[in-house]
Amino acid sequence: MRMSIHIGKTLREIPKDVEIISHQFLVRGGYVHQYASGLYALMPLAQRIIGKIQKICHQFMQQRMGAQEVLMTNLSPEEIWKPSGRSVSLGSDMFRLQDRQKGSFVLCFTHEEPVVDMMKSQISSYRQLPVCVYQIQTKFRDEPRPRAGLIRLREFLMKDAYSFHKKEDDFEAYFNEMAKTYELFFKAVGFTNVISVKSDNGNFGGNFSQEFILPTEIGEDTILTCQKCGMIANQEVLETPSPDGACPQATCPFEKSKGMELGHIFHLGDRYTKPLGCYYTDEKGQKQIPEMGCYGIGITRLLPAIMETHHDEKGPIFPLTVAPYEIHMIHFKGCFDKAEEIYQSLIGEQLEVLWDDREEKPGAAFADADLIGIPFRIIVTPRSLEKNMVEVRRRDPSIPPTDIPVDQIINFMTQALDTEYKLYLG
RNA sequence: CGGGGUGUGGCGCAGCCUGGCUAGCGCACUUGCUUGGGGUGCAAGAGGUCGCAGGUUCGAAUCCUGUCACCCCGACCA
Repeated sequence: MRMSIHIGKTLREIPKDVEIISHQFLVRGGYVHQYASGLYALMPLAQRIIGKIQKICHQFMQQRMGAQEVLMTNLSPEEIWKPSGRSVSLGSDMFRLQDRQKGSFVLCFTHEEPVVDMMKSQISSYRQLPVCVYQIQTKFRDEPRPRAGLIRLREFLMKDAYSFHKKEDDFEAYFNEMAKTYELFFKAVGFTNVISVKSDNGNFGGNFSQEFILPTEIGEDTILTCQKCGMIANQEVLETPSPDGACPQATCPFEKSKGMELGHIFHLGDRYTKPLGCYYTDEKGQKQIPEMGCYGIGITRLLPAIMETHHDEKGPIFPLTVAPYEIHMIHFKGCFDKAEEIYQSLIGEQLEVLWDDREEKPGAAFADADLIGIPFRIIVTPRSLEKNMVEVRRRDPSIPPTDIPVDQIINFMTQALDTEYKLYLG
């Protein structure tokens, strides 16, 4: 992509009303455009990052969990939300509207009811279980207070998976495998320190759940770490009496820290399958209610979360797996033609390159590159071209630059990228 | 929903208290020159119903009333 036609103007100044660092970078780097509180357009850079995250997510869900991708609608008849009681219990947290016939609809807050409504027409025999379907789909939530850029939104993308199991199956084994998959996924998108904690079940009413939390000061959750027994819990759990949440010793000294919820997986039991009438026939010809689990990841939220954990004072430093492009190329005055040549050869090899082909001063070009956070940088200058070299730098200032002969740049980049990808994807 | 704050070109701000010519400044934008390894300098130019509505007044960005939006704290919340 040529920067001259790229949509996403960078700003030198920090817009008013923008406090946390990821939000500042999102606005200053031209990643997002706000329409209203909790409603943001993802502009090209953000959309590319989210696209990379989704791609990785699909791989893990399909290859590791054998989940089948579906796409459920967001517009949903209120009717299917009644048997579970959530049409009432979700109250005004769920957006509601009417069609022209005055029929009542909701914009899906989550998709347990829609998925059960769909799956109950599909599941009839124990032979079909277990089965897991998932989607990456928009969620609508009429949050009382959206905040912090992309962190708490009223419309956002979520990966939500739903598994269905025979009663006598070992649900917990699948659940634990999903937890393991989550850990690998979070590592793949660049997090090194996501912790998993027992958590409150909230509105989902299942038997147990596990939350994946990124420790960060700007998080909305308070994590309690027990100094004695080492148990980790979300404060919500301890404040609402919960059978398995609380630390056994009431006298345990807890250390408080802040965290952001990135994912949450639940055992739902028959919380939804039963009221919505989802059944299968077992080996003995008996009608049974499947056990269910659901597994969410806040896809949109991962972008600000990555920025919060991967940045310096100048901008984000993206892990390669989620970077909007692999290479950011800058050329100096007098090197346009050579840069064009190098750009064409790089994209000819399917490498993802953002080329700053504008007539900007080096300072401005570097400042914008820092704000865009692409991990690899190629700099084409008269000085290095004299020696038939280009400079390869990293966004991470702690990694020293190297000069590479122009005719070896493809090989070098291909190998460097390959090595870098392996750090995340194994 | 409670508390606090802010609305003036795309972005950041001044002006408001003490009402008065064509509403200023910086960034970004356009044109020309200049500069060229970390946001160069100069010149010219374009761009605004001062959130919206009503009121007071000869006259309102400025005063009054109402209203809407956005941000922060809290409540709430996969």
